[in-house]
Amino acid sequence: MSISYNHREIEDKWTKRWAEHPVNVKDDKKKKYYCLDMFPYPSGNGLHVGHWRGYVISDVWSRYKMMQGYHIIHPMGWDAFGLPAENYAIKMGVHPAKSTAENVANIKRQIQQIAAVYDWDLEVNTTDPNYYKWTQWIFVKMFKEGLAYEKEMPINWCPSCKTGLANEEVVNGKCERCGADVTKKNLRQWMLKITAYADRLLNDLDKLDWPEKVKKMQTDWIGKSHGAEVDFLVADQNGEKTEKKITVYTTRPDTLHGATFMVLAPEHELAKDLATDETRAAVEDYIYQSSLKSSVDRLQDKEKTGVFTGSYCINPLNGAKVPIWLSDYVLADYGTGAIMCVPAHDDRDFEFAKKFNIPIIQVIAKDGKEIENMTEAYTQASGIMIHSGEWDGMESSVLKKEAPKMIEDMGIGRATTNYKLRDWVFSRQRYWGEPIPIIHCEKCGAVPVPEEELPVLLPEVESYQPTGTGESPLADIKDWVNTKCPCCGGPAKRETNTMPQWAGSSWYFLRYVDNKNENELVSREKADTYLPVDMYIGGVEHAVLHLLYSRFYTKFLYDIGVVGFDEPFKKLFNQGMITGKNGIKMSKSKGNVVSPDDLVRDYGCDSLRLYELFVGPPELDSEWDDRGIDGVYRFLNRFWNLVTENKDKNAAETKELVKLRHKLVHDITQRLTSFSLNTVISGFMEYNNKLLELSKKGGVDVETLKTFVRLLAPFAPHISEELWEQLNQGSESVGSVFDAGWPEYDEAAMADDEKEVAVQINGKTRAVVTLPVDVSKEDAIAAGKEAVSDKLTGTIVKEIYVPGRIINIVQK
RNA sequence: GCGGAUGUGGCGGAAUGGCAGACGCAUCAGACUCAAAAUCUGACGGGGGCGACCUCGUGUGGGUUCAAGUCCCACCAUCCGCACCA
Repeated sequence: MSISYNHREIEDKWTKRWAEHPVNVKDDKKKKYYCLDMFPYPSGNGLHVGHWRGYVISDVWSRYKMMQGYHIIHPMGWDAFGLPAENYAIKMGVHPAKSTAENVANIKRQIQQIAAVYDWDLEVNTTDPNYYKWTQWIFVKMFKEGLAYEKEMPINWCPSCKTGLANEEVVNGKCERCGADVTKKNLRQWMLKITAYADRLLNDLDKLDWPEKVKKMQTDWIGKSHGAEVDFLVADQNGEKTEKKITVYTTRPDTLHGATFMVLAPEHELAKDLATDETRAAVEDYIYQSSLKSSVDRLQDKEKTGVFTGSYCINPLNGAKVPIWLSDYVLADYGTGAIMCVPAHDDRDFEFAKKFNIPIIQVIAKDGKEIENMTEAYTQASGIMIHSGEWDGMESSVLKKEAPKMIEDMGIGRATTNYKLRDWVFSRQRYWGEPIPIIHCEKCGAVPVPEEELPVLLPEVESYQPTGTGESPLADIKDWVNTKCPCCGGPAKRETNTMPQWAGSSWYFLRYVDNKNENELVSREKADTYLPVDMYIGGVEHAVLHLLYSRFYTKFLYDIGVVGFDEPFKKLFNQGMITGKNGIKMSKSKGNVVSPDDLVRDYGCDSLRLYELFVGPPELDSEWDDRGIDGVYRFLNRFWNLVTENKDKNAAETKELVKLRHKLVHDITQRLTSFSLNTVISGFMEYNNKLLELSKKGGVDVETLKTFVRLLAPFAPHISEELWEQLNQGSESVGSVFDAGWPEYDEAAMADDEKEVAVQINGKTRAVVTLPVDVSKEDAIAAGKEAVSDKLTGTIVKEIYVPGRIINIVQK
């Protein structure tokens, strides 16, 4: 046998045929299935084989659903605003719109090589004014609902990108995009009040069929905790209570009696006031030094620093006099920016107390005892309370839950919940993004651009260069900036900040299904018909950013009645990354990028699709090895030969073939529906090898071949269509294999008459016997003993028979 | 530090608690060929034996079980996420 499969000819033929007769046609009688890819950023580097994987997985799944009789929504578009295009524009002196358009054209060509069933009529591009009109519209709606607000505050600032960043965009104190150390900068910012949705974003995770890992990451990011705020009054020089109050937040109110000091963040509003004449110089110096530290420094300086303010406050529970310190290990923007410190039961407080010689009072007995010479904090909330006044004798875990209520009843504080989630810093001081549709008027304040005047077009500009001053390049375009107030008609200025990259990608899945609608973001009817997304496929790198923002947007749009669902993505699948040798991420600078273009030319689209899946489990990272593609290419050749040699033979449909056929359908369907796509491919190879054996013996019947072709179709669509056509030569109208339905299997038809059963002695296999499936336990064991009779030398103590699998004879 | 994932031949990987290494890559041998490529056939974890066979073996150490890659406990390594959130 030799190579007779001509992938180029076949793939060209079917590319043309499908262009003329699309296989996924809209049909209102069918149920919809929305299978979505995370849309790409059209980078100038083009696609590598790693990008292919997610698209192949989603296409296989779409085609499978299509064969099951669904009408598939399977769109593709471009997330095209953002820094790389802008940086490229700055470097090359071309308008980012131009380079973006070129990149889109190139990536679209590459994506079309995958031969996925994308419906290109649904295409969207976030930089298209007809698209970002609605990105702006959502912002206006949020503004009107009080969810978008302005605030002057110290924000994360990337000195390299020269723009502010959201918390989510700071990774280990570095810029998510460029890796530069993030600093703080005081800037007027637009914020989105995502915290108003914290509880819903947390609770609704339960509804989602998502990887646990992603749910966990979002849960941790939202970071809800229960505890209490406790009010401490500042003491005067005589140790008497004053009116001045400092509120702390704690999740361990049970340890309140053990609070031996208090720490305020250096940025706390009372920090300076608490200094005395003796401490003022040191306190002010500490506050100043802290303000200079970048967030990286603050993270890396694990050694505790601090300064005593000279002031004390009174523990409201036991009247103890508690010294007040400042330290940068307390965060200004979480809780109240002040904490009570219980060194006996908190690692950080312990470390601080040791360093500054502050007393340590144990209030929870560990193993029923008070610890002598504590060397580390006892942080578990389990044990009996000691040194705790009337709380003595209570169980700490119980008290921890009840204390907030008790504190509230005593009038010294209140039960509270807190979140790590912060509001979303939404403005960027860059050019290539959606202008924020706000007009600033001296008289009327911030006024949204009237909805009928949207979109606010991104103006042409001389220089895209970020200014670095905290102003966007748009600020230089005076005749754009100066405008009239929509409210009073007086002179006013446009907002010159733009939106972050995430703005356009937070709702694009809605626009696909109604991408030409000029009057609405999406018609309610279409949204109700086609959404939410049934299956969302993409990389895990968006676990918090994009996926959290999209959920927030969807919930907002649900609240204002635009859509009728409050979670956008029912099911999520994260494909693993394809890396170069030794697990190194493919990148231009590493020189290990494998382009799909050559592989498609040499092996064909179908082979590359199969190999993308065969390379490893889809949810795990896999190392790319070019040589491996030969294996799937050989398989397709052998399958081609199997079908073409048998299609006209009219071989009889033997019992063996029927059984094999049903098993094939069963195995492939099982593996496919459990997303074990690599073993689907090995299953195809295995069954192909078996059929080739049978082909040599007496031939393979056409029904079996047709069944195999249908199963293979979602994976290798071109060769399957071609063989389907050949197998149906002579029938009235052949039709596409994708209209042929997904094959079904019959358990009864798969059943074997007899099975090979391993015979073990003390758990070690010594023989194999073939037994009828309905053999009795006694007969099975008898047959087993017979097969190993020469090795049965001891006393038999136990006999195990697992039907169809194993006989184990235990002897002493 | 906390949390999660992973660990199986030369390599990628497969195994509802039931014959470890399916399927493929690479390698070796054979067939075909003047030859090479392609294709086809076969071998392919380690050690031992002429031999049918024996024995060890799924990161390490224990445990549960008739039976463990799989379940439990304690470690080790690698990768990922979070990281002073009180």
